[in-house]
Amino acid sequence: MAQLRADARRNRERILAAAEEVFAERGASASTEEVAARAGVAIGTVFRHFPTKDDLLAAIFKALLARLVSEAEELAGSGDPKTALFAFFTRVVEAAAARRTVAELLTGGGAGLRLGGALRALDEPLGTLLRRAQEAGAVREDVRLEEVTALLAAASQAALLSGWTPELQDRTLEIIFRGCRP
Amino acid sequence: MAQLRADARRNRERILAAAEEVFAERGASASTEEVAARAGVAIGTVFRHFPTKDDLLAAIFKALLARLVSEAEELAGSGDPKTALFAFFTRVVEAAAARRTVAELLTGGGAGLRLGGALRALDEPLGTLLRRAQEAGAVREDVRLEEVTALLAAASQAALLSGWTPELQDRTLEIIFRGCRP
DNA sequence: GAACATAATGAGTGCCCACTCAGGTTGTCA
DNA sequence: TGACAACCTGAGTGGGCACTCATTATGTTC
Repeated sequence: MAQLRADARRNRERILAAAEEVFAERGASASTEEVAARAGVAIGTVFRHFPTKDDLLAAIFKALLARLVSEAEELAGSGDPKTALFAFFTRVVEAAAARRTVAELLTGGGAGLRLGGALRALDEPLGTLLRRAQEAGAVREDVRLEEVTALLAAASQAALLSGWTPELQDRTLEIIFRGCRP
Repeated sequence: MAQLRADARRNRERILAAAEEVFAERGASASTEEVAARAGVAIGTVFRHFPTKDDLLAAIFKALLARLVSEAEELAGSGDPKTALFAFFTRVVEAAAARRTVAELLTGGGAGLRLGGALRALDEPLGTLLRRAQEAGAVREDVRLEEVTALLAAASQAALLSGWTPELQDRTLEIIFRGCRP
């Protein structure tokens, strides 16, 4: 699979972009046909590039996860330790409000578990964020990574609720953050 | 629909019991066939009693909601105002860990919205629980019902996570409760 | 216990959706 | 530009599932 033909490469990109949108809007249960339609491509083409719907989903989830991980790493490196963890938390929930895929990723791939522990990639940078916050005295010592990830997944799901607004988000996250502080 | 025949009444009960179990285990997306099989009844019988799968789901959700409402009312009447809200919260999350239907109910009926605002039935007793807790000084004045329901739905979803244990539940809920206290 | 309404049965229908493949199209390379 | 592999197309296949209905069975009533 060295060099793709030009049209093949172009179609592959279109399919990924379309899948990104469709799954963000409708969730992982959206049909492959809808992805093909939005990409302006026949179904067979989608399956040529991604033999299985799960392969396509995995590609989307993997890219999404990579984005979250790099955002966390960035904040862990350059952000204020006192606020970086909460800033990351807020960003993730905001992303979840915009795309169903975020919550589905964080809760283990929606229906089936198509990502074998890949989620653990978040543990390292998130752990760093947590440790720095604790060292800076911004978070209680007895808060563990496990609780943070659970709350992150929970809040991301909540962001999909029908009455969710930026204001409600602020108020809800503030409760969670307050509970984490010493 | 005055008087059902004896066998019809019996089957109806069996179907409801089976549906309760099946949807609790597999979620609302479980098939009607599985419900029929577990009830020891033919599919046609299920559809005779509940013309639509949504009708069956609605019956299950309605019963579940009624249970939650009455539990909330009970605690609002007899419980210690300082702890009743958190006790109810804990019970709901525990129930959610045992049955997928709880989280699906709280997040608006899983996929489709088969319950038209019926969820609001929880608002009144939950609001009472909240007000009493605030009057007793156990919860900050600026916490609103909206945030409580959002957190309740969120925590119930989290209870479905793969790594969820009673211990993690305690620690996670404690963070939320701490964030609610003055 | 005969007669009838009510109920149960389960093979069948139609729809959606993931996935296939024979045949047509297009990029690429000499 | 010709020739071929790589690629695209979209009707078709199969499986799952909600829902139907003609037939058979059973509770009820007199």
